[in-house]
Amino acid sequence: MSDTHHHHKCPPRSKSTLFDLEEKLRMGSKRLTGGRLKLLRFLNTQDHPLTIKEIFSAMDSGEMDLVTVYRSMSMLEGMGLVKRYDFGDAVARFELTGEGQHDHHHHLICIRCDTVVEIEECFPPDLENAISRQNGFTAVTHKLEFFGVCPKCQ
Amino acid sequence: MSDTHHHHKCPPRSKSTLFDLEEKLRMGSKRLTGGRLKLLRFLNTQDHPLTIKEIFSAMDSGEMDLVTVYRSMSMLEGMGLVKRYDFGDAVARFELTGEGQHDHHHHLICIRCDTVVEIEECFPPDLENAISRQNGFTAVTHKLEFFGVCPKCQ
DNA sequence: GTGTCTGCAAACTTTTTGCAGAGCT
DNA sequence: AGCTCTGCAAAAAGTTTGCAGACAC
Repeated sequence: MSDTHHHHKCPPRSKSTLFDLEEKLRMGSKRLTGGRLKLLRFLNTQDHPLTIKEIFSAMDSGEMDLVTVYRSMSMLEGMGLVKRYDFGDAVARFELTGEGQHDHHHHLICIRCDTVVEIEECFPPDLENAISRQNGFTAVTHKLEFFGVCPKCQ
Repeated sequence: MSDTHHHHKCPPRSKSTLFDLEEKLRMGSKRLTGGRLKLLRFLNTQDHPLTIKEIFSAMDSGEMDLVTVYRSMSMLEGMGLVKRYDFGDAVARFELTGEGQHDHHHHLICIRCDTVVEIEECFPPDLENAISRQNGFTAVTHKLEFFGVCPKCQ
């Protein structure tokens, strides 16, 4: 390891169990339909944010309507069960939210082949604090994604 | 100033002169049409990224076609004269590129009223270097935007 | 004059909405 | 039963493309 500097790094996130997810759904007084269950099961196996179409395609042979995927993802996002990401190509991507407060992470995306690497590092929080304070903003968050050329595409 | 930590801060960027822009256009063997000139003049007066529609509206009474604005912005982006930003709402925003290498900056956006503040601070470059090295990626860049609630909206 | 640019129309993509029937609890 | 969810159709919003005429050089 040639890294002498250690950046702010969250502990590895753990996926929610499907049970947790179902529990949360019920708590939100949402119904646990067959489609949503299948959707959650699938998302639970994925490591990277997926587009609506990718999720739709994974629901074998169009068993679920595209519109339903859109609606489901919006609902899950509203409940905080999934997080929406923008990779700059005007297509929304969704990823199951990890457990607890340790879900915050970013991505490194290859601009040639779209390979995605999950990045745990982030900049130290005092940068955000300073920006918040200096501008009088509250509840400041950030979106941060990295882009580059992966080893295979170089 | 209660800020004891000083973050990586680029010198204030300076706008290109219109002359420079026209020069670059010519260098790219692009034609300097009336529409493009008006577009560049307008962008040169703006401080924040604007959507295509906002730019279109600013071209008095639809003198320029919406499609032409799209095409012009793509062309200017390709030439590096404007930069495209995503504020997470699936609408592209464009801003005239500043001079030299000091154009890199980010934004702080109010999630209530969409007010935009230009942010010069950024995290220290060693974070990006580490991420690049650890994953074998080259030419790594990043997109970073901050979101919060502005003083007026609190 | 020649090659590029522009406007108009149309297509395309992503996402949202309305409504009646089906499904969950 | 009661309320939610789903599929289908349609619409909305953002963006891209094709082509003939207009314009810059």
